[in-house]
Amino acid sequence: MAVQFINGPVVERRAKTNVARNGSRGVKPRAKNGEAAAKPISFGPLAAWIGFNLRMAQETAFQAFSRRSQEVGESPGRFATLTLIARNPGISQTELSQAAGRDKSSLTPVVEDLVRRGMVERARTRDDRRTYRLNLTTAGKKTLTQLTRCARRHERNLDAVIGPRDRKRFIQILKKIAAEIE
Amino acid sequence: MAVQFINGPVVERRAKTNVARNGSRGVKPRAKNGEAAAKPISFGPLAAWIGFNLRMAQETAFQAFSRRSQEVGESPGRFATLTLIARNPGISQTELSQAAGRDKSSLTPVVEDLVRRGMVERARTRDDRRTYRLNLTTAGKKTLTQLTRCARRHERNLDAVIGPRDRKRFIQILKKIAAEIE
DNA sequence: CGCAGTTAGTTGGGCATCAAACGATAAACT
DNA sequence: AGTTTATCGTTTGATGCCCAACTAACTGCG
Repeated sequence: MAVQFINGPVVERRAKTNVARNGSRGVKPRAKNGEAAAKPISFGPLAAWIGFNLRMAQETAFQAFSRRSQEVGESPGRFATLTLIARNPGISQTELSQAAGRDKSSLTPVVEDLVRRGMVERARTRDDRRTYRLNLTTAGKKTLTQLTRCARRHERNLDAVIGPRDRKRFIQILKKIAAEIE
Repeated sequence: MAVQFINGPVVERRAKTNVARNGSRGVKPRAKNGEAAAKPISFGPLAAWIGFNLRMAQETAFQAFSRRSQEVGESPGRFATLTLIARNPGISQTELSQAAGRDKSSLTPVVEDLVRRGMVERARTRDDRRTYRLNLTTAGKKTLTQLTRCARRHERNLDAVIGPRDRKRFIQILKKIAAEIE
């Protein structure tokens, strides 16, 4: 069965992107060693496209949160899971996967791991023996509290970048995108 | 070597999220078949967090673009790659990876595949025999044109959701997040 | 010159994710 | 009741991504 550390330490990450300024097609300033020659890369239409910027921003933010949640010894994926279980006691795995925007099969190892580590309790339902009901244990609640603290710090960080004026509208747009595309 | 279609058809996807209204802990409305009982799931603090909404929006948008680029028989990952090569002829793989925000090792199979399919030309440099210079072939340019059309349709779609008034500010914020977090 | 340190690209290992297929169970329809 | 269809969670196979380690090649400093 090889229980191995599913979703183990997400470890570092960076991908600085190194966004250059201009749009020259200069190609190859040939940075000699140690010179940090700031290669001017043209992003062309990419720079103006929402999809591309959305991806870059999401990944940066995700990695930042990864680092934070590591401080608590959890991976970011656990966080949404624990929160949703906490807020919806007895939720099934399928409901959980829909809420989290993941495929249900992705959740199998996650839940398995959380159960194994005593964060989540999984019980079969009386009236439908296919589904599980998920609930947090005391340990799970404690971990969630810690993770929530991390998340708050992370959010403060993002808030600072966005600015309080635009924050509400920004989230509203994100929700609209998630809900209305296609 | 198993050349298989690297980054092949991304195929379907959905993850509707099915955002429900309230926050009851009612547990198990027990939707009978065909009833589509709209289980009310509480997102708790998640609903207000930027990170979570960013992830959901990005994934929705990405999947939508996946579907579109499939119409042209390409995967979304190819698109940024082709665009960046087109705008920066002779770019190296490492520069490319930094611009695209990916690890350079992620680009190895991508470039390999694009070369194999005659989209990209890879030539060793005279003065540094480690690096490659990448350039689009005629076929590559043609494919890029098609992909760009897809992307424009996709962007129009996103624009419609965001609204012209907020678009500029929205992108600005995304860029700031990508650049300034941590 | 010659070796230490750095850089370009590849390889291998691991994780997260999705899709399709599957077994068990439940509901719907006749 | 019996058959068909839908649903829950798991399994399997594939992809994309990261990181660390590796090889080849280049640079710099003595």
